[in-house]
Amino acid sequence: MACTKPVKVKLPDGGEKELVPKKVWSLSPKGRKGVKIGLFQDPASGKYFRAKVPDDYPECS
DNA sequence: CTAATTTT
DNA sequence: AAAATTAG
Repeated sequence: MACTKPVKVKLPDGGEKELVPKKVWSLSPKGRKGVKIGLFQDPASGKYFRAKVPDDYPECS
């Protein structure tokens, strides 16, 4: 499923913006809860970066 | 250190 | 191949 809702993320340049992740997946060690990680693209630089997304955010590609 | 993922 | 991501 495609990622739709924007997430408030800290940009690499320090700014804050609502971006739609390129991909979201769960990053969880065995036995621990872990976190959801989103892959985003910085609108300024075009560079990709990762950031935590809310635990209830659906996995998507 | 562990977890998955993908850009760099 | 390494970096980065979060938090227990």
